[in-house]
Amino acid sequence: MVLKMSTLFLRTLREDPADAEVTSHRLLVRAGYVRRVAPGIFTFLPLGLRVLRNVERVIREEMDAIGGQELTFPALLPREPYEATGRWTEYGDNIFRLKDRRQGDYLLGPTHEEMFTLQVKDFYSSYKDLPLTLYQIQTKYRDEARPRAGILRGREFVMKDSYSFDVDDDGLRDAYARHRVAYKKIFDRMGLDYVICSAMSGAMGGSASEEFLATCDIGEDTFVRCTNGDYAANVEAVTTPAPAALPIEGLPAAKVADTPATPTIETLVDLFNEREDLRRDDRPWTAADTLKNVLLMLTLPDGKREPLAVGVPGNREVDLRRVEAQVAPAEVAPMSEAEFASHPALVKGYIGPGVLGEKGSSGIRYLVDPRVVDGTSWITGADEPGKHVMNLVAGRDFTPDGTIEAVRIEDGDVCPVDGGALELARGIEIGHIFQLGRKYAKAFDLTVLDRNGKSQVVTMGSYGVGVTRVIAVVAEQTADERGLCWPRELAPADVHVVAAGKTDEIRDGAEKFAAALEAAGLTVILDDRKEVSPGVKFNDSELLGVPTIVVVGKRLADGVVEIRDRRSGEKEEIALDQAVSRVRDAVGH
RNA sequence: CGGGGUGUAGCGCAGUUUGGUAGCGCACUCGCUUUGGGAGCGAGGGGCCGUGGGUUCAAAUCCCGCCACCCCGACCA
Repeated sequence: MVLKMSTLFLRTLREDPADAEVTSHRLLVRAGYVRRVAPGIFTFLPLGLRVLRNVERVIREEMDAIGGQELTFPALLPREPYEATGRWTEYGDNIFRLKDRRQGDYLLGPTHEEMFTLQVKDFYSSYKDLPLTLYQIQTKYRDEARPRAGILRGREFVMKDSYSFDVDDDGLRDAYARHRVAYKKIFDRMGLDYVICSAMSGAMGGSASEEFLATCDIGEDTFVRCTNGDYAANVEAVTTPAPAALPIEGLPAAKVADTPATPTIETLVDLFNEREDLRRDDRPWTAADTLKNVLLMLTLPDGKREPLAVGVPGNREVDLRRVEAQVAPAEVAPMSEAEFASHPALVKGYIGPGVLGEKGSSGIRYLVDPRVVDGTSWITGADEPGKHVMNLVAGRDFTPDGTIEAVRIEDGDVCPVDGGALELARGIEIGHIFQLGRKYAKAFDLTVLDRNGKSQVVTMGSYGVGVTRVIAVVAEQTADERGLCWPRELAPADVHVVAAGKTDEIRDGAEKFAAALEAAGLTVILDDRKEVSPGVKFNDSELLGVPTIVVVGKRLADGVVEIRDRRSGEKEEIALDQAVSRVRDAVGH
């Protein structure tokens, strides 16, 4: 196939569009791959569509390779299935809802667990039918509060979603493992730089869950990785290794001290270091020696509210999103003034473990950071105005109701796998694999008879790849100052032939050469524009980002063309009669 | 939802302070010249100045309201 630039529906922009901030968005618009229609809604122009089809092709090949069967559900869906799982309301404003002429409720599908589950239920009722993996590559709709960065986060976007169906947990684990391998192949073929992160399954109610995060500074997700190992995890999912418990015998007794005018941890620590009766001989007190107790309010799905106290070392912040991930599906907010006032045992600024815990006078559930093990001593509130207590020992003077991962993760935190240092990094979620379990199967009563004739609820996995998002991420990771720079698997063409010069000889030569490449099975963009100077064509070829560029120009008279590698910029002059096979080698076909 | 910003030709922008016939660059059309890194000259076409109201002899410009969009944050199975 030869795409002639003289007639191709394309217009490149010399200047950056004003509304595009990030590289991929800027370049995809400038190079004429996409155009914005409404916030988070984009048109894919001919070149953009070719890239989109290539992404889909790679995904299809790898999904088919693990036995996935493709189908397509409508995007326009009735309300009822989503009512059955509670997501009609749960999704809130993020769902596009509409009414038909008879006032019936419909929605534009944000995801399709319900539909897949119902379809399988329609056909299958025996264990002999399983395992099964179905997938679709389809347009999804989510009314995001804030679409961002062009096609990176749209309200209409293309997603590959697949679902596995098994009778038992072993089957699910197997389907999950096969998807994991397929996803690695998909992203490797696209040349993406990514990490696989442990993730929280959260409100979805499943068990194992991993995210494929493309590493990228403009990423919206924060994750941690170990500086000397393979460990990577979403911040919500990081686990803190608990130190071993310390012996309690011989530790000094708890002692209450007057600590006026200590509104912050810092002033408290300073006071303890200044006062002779509180000072520690071997080394000064630090914020890490204090135990900060933060009061939160949980809202359960049924609307009930429940207080929760979280104890963390005073040098650490509480990360509400991490807390929320662990108390899911409850929602978390700081305790309000009014709620505070309704618990007389709580003395603001001086809350200590003394009143906390289900057996404490407040009755509030008390969970502590894993670092607060038995035998550790703390400076903390004495539950009286103006007083703190020191040498308060966990396991002797107080016993929390359990532990919770609540602190904000920081650079240098300890890796739970090999004890190395963790570092924070930014990423973009391009894939997610997830052992869903039986939530949806239960909601729709999707059961099969096992070999004993007994009814079993099917267990499911759910696996997604953000197809249009991947395009943005690849563009982002591969672009340079001159423009886009596609990997071969995704490029809109195999070769970009530039006719550099307007003589008939050069244009005819370029056209013949393009035809020869086409005959060799390659897709060619041919810049045959007449009134356009060579400089413009060179710049456009670099902006469009096809990996191999061939210049047919003034050296054609000597039977020579120039082959350029878009990424490295290397140029090579080569005899015309060898050029086709040389290009085929470069392209790898 | 909170904070900041912007709406003027297909794109990028000036003009708004101080009201007086709507401009520049790119792109587009025609002609001549030019042709290996975003060519030159000449002649053209294209605008409800986001929108509604107000002030005024006169509004892109001043006043009041609304809308849209962009960026940051909150949110994001």
